[in-house]
Amino acid sequence: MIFCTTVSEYHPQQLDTKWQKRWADTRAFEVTEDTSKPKFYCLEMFAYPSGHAHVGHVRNYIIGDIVARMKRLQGFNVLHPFGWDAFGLPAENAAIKNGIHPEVSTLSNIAHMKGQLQRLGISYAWERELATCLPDYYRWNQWLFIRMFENGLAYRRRSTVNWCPSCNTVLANEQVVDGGCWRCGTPVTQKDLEQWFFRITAYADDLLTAAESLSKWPEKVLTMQRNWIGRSEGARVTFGEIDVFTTRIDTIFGATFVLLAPEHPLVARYADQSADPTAFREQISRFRGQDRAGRISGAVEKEGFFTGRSVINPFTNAPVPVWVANFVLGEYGTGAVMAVPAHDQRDYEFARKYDLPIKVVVRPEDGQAADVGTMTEAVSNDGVLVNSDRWDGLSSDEARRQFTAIARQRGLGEGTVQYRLKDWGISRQRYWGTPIPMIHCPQDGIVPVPDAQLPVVLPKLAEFSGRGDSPLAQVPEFVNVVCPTCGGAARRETDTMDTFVDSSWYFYRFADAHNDAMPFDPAKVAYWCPVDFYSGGVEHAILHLIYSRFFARVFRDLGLVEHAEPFTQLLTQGMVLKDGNVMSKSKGNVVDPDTMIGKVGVDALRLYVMFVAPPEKEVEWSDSGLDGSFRWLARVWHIAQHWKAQVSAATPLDAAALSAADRAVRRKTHDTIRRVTTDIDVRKQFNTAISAMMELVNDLYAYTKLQEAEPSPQAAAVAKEAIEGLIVMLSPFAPHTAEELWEEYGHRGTLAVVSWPAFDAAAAQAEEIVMPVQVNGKLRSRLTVSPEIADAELEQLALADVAVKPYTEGKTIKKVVIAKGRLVSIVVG
RNA sequence: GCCGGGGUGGCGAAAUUGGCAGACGCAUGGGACUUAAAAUCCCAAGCUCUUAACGAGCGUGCGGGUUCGAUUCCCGCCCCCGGCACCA
Repeated sequence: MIFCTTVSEYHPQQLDTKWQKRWADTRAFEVTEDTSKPKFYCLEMFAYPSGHAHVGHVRNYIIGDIVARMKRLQGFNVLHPFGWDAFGLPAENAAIKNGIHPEVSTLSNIAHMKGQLQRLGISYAWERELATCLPDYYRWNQWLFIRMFENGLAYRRRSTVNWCPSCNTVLANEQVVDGGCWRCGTPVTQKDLEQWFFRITAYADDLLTAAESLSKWPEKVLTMQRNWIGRSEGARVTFGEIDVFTTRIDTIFGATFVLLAPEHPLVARYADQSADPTAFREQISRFRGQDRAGRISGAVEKEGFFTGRSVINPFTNAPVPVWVANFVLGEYGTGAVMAVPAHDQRDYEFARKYDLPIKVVVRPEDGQAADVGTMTEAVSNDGVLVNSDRWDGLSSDEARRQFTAIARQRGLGEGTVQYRLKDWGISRQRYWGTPIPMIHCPQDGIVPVPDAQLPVVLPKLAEFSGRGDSPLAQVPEFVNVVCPTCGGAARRETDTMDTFVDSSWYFYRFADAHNDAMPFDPAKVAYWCPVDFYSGGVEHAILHLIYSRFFARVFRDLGLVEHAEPFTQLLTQGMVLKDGNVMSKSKGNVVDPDTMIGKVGVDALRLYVMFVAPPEKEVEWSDSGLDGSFRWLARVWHIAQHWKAQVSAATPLDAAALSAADRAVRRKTHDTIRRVTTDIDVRKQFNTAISAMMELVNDLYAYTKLQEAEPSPQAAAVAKEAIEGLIVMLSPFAPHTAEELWEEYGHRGTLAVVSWPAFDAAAAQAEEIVMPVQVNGKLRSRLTVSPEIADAELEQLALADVAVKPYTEGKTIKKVVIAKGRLVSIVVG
């Protein structure tokens, strides 16, 4: 029995600490710009320091680490940094509850989680670590805010905003999910507030069209961004004093009334001028009181009232009544629509309810126009125009073109594009965030804090009550300032920035993390950026990833970066579930990485979460799967130990002296190199990379066994190539085990400095191949032949095969198809 | 409703260009080793029929099509997941 070693000899925990210390002592993963090497920027979405990372979080860091370690072995200068998205509500809410200052809890959480990541052996350049809650980071949020203000990209306006009554703060549109707060789920209410906005809509078109070029982003994410930006082409048309937006100008002859949103500015004027302003206003406020979620979802019944006004349809020149309707949205388009009840279902229902005129102006291409008396729903498909004056007979498509042109010629409107995307409201009435660097002066209005006075440091707050607006308003020495322009008494802005501002550019800061004169040196960013490989949760598909793309464009337009797209390749990793649920402290189903490391070592944990499924797939945690990964690492360990002495005495491989078994192992070795390389580097399918290595190990066991019976003089050289190649390929997944074996195999220094194994096509070349033979599409036999066999010879062999004959006897051979190197297909009749 | 992704053994999955479906692993069963167990090593295993071997049939959500050949391509459905949604 040759495999007398037992698992007890594989003690991963000792290796873990040994190599983690070695990497730290040698600064193995710290990098500087080096133009002699190709660069690779590998990044995982930085972490919110919640306190403890569970295996679900950790999976993402392992994904990034495999890519980073592999690219290093391929000779790239790899930047792989990490940091902390350290501002935000949970720390502040905890402070309200338990009185511990957010800064204290955040910094201690960071310390703990950093320890967790270090115990996982993730190859981070820790010298570039950053935390967004520190002034040396957030001062550049402030610096950038001022640049955006100067360029008209940051502006202040009073508007109706989403308000979370539980978090006591404003939410961006992107932070409202199904009518509730993205963080706590509390139904969102509306509030009128003076707010700071970033003009992301200026880039709506660019963000949408450039998305097409993101060929290494998942389709899912691009779709979500497209949906979110929501482009629709149409026309703006003047109905007298009311401008409407429509995508169906072809139906304008059927526009029999006009609908205004309750928020539309004209509505208030109409109320003032109406016969009964009080009743009018009551209606408006009732509509506006209907919660937005309900209004949007259609759960609230469509209703409206007549304003007493009429305007002129510019195409029919007929007067049409103006109504206010609760389902028309003030913030989309012009807040006014032309109603075409015959061809829009909402308008149809509204017209039936209030007995408004319906006029059919489009008929189906191959049918009759609907009859107003008998129709039961709107006909919303495109078709052919009727009742549309001299344009009858035009297709909807053609009519849209012509009517838009006519509107333009007559000064009645023009073709426009509407976006669903709205400007990003960034003011937050909370403490734990970046102070907005603005001053309100009674003389000079809104004045930015001069650059020289940055950062505006977040003052220490003694008490956290959670009541009232902006906590900073309660700190007089913060609020009361002199105006930088006139020197008079002024008031500092007391809102803080949305934490998504922090995360929209941190990846640039990593390129130059300690710069205290600029957010970053453009030359350093030009060297490292864009990020080549970015991974994180799909929950950031809209918020973080659209904001970051926006910021990249802002930096570009400021002349600080050269590219528009910050992330070349994106991988959205699947979550790790436990018992079918997302892991969470409250559900009590978290799997703690440190506990697992204690049982089987880091490498088995790393290997397991990568082997269980492709990285973007959601997976269910399995203890026995983890055990399986441990068993396999032990198997690798044993085979390596078994060959160690022989390999160290090996003579160089003599290709001419190899036995058939030797050649088979070499073939497997090089085939494995090919598969693992493309699986990691190109396909990002780490699970199949691991299976390929498992197959190699299985073959090595069989080969080792065979050596007992038929020893080969070349065995040590063959085993050396296979096992050393395996160690290097395994090292991104199981770096501690790999480093130890590498050292035991007599190598000095860490694996960080060796090269990825080279694929040798000649060695991988098959000597004979198995050709399946099908008769009428059914597998009947297999032939073992040389890959170079001539088609004619192969056909003869196939037809003469004993397993094939019974199916061809007495029948006519109609055809024999030979797929080179794949199979033989015989058709009989 | 619109857009995107998916549906393969008991389970996680694989099949890279239309070419042997189920690699690799988990769980399971059997064997070797052991006084015994664990561990380890080896073997088996899609389903059905057949005592079993040999073998035959069926099989990648469903129904059609193209093809010598379809998990893969086309048409029509069903179901699941995600996004958007009274957006004019």
